[in-house]
Amino acid sequence: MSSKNVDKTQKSENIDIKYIARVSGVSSSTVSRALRGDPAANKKTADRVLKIAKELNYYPNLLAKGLRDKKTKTIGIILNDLKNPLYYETIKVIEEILNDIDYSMILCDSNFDLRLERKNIITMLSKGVDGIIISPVNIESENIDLIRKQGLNTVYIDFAPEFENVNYVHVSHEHAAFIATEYLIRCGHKKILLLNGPSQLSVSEDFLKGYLQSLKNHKLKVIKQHIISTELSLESGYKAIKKLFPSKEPGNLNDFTAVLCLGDMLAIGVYKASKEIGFKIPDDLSVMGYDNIFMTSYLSPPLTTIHAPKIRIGELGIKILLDRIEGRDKESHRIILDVRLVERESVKKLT
Amino acid sequence: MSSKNVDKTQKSENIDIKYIARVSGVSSSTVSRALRGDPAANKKTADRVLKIAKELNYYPNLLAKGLRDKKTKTIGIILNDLKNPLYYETIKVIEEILNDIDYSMILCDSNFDLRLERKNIITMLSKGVDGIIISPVNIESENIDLIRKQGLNTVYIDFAPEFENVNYVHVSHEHAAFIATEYLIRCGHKKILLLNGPSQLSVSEDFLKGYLQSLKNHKLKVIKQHIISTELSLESGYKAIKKLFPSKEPGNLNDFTAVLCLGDMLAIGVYKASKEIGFKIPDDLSVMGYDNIFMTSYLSPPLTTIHAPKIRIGELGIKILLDRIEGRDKESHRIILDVRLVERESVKKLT
DNA sequence: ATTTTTATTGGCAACGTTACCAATATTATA
DNA sequence: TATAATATTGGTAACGTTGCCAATAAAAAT
Repeated sequence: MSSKNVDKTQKSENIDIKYIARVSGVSSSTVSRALRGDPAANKKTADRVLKIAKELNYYPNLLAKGLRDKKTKTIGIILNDLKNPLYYETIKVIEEILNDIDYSMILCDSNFDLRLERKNIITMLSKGVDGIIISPVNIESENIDLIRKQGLNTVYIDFAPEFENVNYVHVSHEHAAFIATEYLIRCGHKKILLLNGPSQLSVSEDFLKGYLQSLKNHKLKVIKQHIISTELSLESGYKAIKKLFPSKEPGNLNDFTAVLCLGDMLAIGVYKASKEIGFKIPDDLSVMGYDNIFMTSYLSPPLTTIHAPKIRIGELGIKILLDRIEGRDKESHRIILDVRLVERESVKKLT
Repeated sequence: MSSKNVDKTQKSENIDIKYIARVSGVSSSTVSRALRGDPAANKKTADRVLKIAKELNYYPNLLAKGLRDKKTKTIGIILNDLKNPLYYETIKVIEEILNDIDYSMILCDSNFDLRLERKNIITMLSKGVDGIIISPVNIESENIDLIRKQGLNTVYIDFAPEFENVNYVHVSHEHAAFIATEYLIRCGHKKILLLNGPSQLSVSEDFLKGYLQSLKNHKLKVIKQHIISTELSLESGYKAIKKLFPSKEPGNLNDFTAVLCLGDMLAIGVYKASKEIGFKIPDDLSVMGYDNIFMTSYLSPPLTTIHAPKIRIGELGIKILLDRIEGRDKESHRIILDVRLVERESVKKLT
């Protein structure tokens, strides 16, 4: 059978190595070698096989290969809230790096829900990913035990548990809250509302610590009513402020002069509520965000926030993961990146 | 061997059906039946097996299952620019719907690049996804031929080719540009700069058509210099405007009074440039966006734009795809959703 | 008690790939 | 020319799963 007029009429026969072997009159082994560029293959034969493979539009079955090699060139990414723009810069670099080296990524969202997170981890395990990057719901959950027990290559981002041989790349939320609060106090704010995340989230605990630390630093009293736990979304930030000020009249603002938000999305919610209520930012209310998602500089007024190096987190995280997967590095990496204040126009200087 | 003290000390033996079979003293077939809840299995045996499986933290190998069934419960998503917030909402709903029914998604970015897109399609094929949702780089590329030839279940979003049995869900970019331009003209603008995408992109062609149609409608002259092709990013929008007005002095604005952007990201770039140059929006320059990404309402001034139903696109797209994958529906679906003007404050009424 | 029916089980093959080994073909050496 | 060395090839098994069929066990009918 010539390689020219290949018989494609046979119905529902997959174009696989065996098929190519039959067409080119060699064995599957030879085809496999040709396809993989194995030097043990005869150059002339290999070229002929390759040509036929191309004519037939052959593409490998990576399920079969994965099953055999226990390696899928697939990475799992498990995040807490896909809707948050915070993650997209990270996802984008990761995707770029992976695409370059012919890996792909399975992306999923655990929505701050331990049950969902567990399900996602098991899916990753079942689909045989070579490793995962995860922003965990909580750093003490049994989901993390599961990951460890199964020996799944993992890099934690956002926040991370501590044990022998962990890998993580994140920033210190405590420090972020601390420098944010310090800045607010330095600007003369003494009564600062903390819009924090749900209390069962590790990130909320850390953030609260930094806030309290700073207050303590300046011997400011902690006011319980000034610490609010809420979901980490724009809507929640909006609702929290609307709830505090149901009336459209300004005036009862004297209770606090600034809001520190765990995440820029909350801050944007505060902007939205303020606009509706009629508060001018920063004159009536100062707002401090966290993350520095790209759009915050285009808000009006531009949001003062704490910058988190999202791209760097993605780059480092995936590098560490790949080094481990490909056996280049077995060391544990614990990386805590710096955070920095981005001073814009949403905080009023009272002094 | 009792099911209680199971021997886990054997090194590097995978916990698979065969292993469970050995531990529970039955055959692989029986274990497989128990696991799948096959009624042909004896209830008592099945329960015992299930218990053992749980104790052993068994999880299925979906590569093996996929190889056998030619079904992976995995969907591919191929987008043109992961960094564009335009896609976030779509990705989020798709993820939610998939997660609910134990599917997962492989996400990748083709960056408006046909070569990358092709690579991504082949990866999807190789990894055995059950179908893809794709925002194609171009609607006449051979990549689309590839998809068709391979019989890959596909739903096109953003824009789509036309052939027998296609599935797509998108909006009419032509119509969007048309109503945007109509609005600008109605507001008294006669010289409108079009910040369009790269000319080889289908979306740019369509958008341009709508713009031209509207000008023609009002017998306005088409000015070549007023049609600019650029990348669809914030940076590009910024650069385009900066290039037009290299000096920081206002004054040579009389050339046009409004900018229509293919995408809100471009519009934000225009905002940025305007701010630097010293143009007041909308007094010195009116800006019209397209997409209505969530942040545009928080810009200053809030951006007047054309709303595209991103969530609906995701919902419908994935529904159509799943119906097709699971054999519930073999019909072709061609859905063009409505677009609507969102009037905010970035366009000045000249009349 | 024997036969027939039904319930439950185990064995086998296949999905597509490749590592390993043995078999053969080719080339180099004596 | 015969032999050794090397290059190239083909066959087989395995990765983990499940559908199919045959084999066995249990239950029902005679």
